[in-house]
Amino acid sequence: MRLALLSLLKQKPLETITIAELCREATINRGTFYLHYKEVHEVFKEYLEVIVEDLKQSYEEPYYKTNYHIQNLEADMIKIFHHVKEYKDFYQIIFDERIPMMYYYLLFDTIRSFMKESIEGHFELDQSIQLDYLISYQTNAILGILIEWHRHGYATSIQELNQHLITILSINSPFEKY
Amino acid sequence: MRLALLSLLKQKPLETITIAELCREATINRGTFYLHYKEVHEVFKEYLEVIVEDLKQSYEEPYYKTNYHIQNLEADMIKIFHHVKEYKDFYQIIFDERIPMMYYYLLFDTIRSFMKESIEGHFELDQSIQLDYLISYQTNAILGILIEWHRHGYATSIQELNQHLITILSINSPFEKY
DNA sequence: ATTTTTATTGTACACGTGTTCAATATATAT
DNA sequence: ATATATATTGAACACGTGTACAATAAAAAT
Repeated sequence: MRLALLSLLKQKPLETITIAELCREATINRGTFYLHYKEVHEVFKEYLEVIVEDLKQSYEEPYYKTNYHIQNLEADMIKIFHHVKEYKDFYQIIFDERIPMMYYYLLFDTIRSFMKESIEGHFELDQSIQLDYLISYQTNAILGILIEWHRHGYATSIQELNQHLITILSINSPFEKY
Repeated sequence: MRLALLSLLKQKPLETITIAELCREATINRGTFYLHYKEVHEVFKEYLEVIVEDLKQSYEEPYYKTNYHIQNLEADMIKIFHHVKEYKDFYQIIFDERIPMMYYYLLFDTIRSFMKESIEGHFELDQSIQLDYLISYQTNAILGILIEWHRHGYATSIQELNQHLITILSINSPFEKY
């Protein structure tokens, strides 16, 4: 099933792949599909789990390397842009205009939970609601860079992006305060 | 047409409204629909233009009030959260998991163009590509607050949100540098 | 008023959707 | 090996999609 989807994704965008088509490709009965999934997106979501797993590792790497002192971040510690470039084909799908928000939220929640851990574990929290907003602010800001990268057709080099992120974070760090 | 859509939106979510249904509601032929639109989203998008227009005014208000010196921002100058709450029903649709990214990007681009104007017009730019990333970072950060608000069911008060935004921006201002 | 242009309608078609149900196949247990 | 449970299949159904085309209606031009 997942193999059939990958095969079709090489030919046409996700949003144009129908359930009937997918079943023909996988030579299974359409009724059988409905016993396992409700829509094509659920198959894609399964595949995405692998990628999100890799994202987690890429994202937390600088936290390990700086021992959760993100102020000491160096450009070559950032691995998240490597990760996105490696799975570029998938991020192109996720950031596509026609694709439902669910995938974006999947990314958001993944990065957000890291952000939360790294802040809550190493800084004392004053008001937790306020923190929720701060974390979402910071999380989505990072995703803003990915959106911009996407719009530049992933042409900007990873080194440059790392440098931008460092610059932005240094101008603009909520961590100093805590 | 737009009226028919609004009427149906009171009964069921946007993603479940079919073209056939919309045409029945508006008592026009389905073929006629295809002469003007390609999908239900295009009708909704038309309606959104009104809201985006209001968003623009809400967003730029603090810039006028502080005469583009955003450092002097005061809580009661922020009107964007008033705006979102006023059109809460629509933002609930836009931030829905099943809805395509296109609406999110519409918001993103609207806010982004303001961010760009306000920065480019009042600060000297060094590298324009770097600036692109900074602007998208900042823009999406704001949208991160709206996502968080959405997830709290728009329960957080506007006053509190204004205060959060000020706090975040004061910790975290890219404008000081310029 | 009558022609010309443009918009809308009804009908049809091949395909997809989501569901149901009996029939068949496959796996698991005894 | 045989019975029992579980999975898959094929066929059918009412509905939606996108497209095509001739027929009719409405608007604009002469």
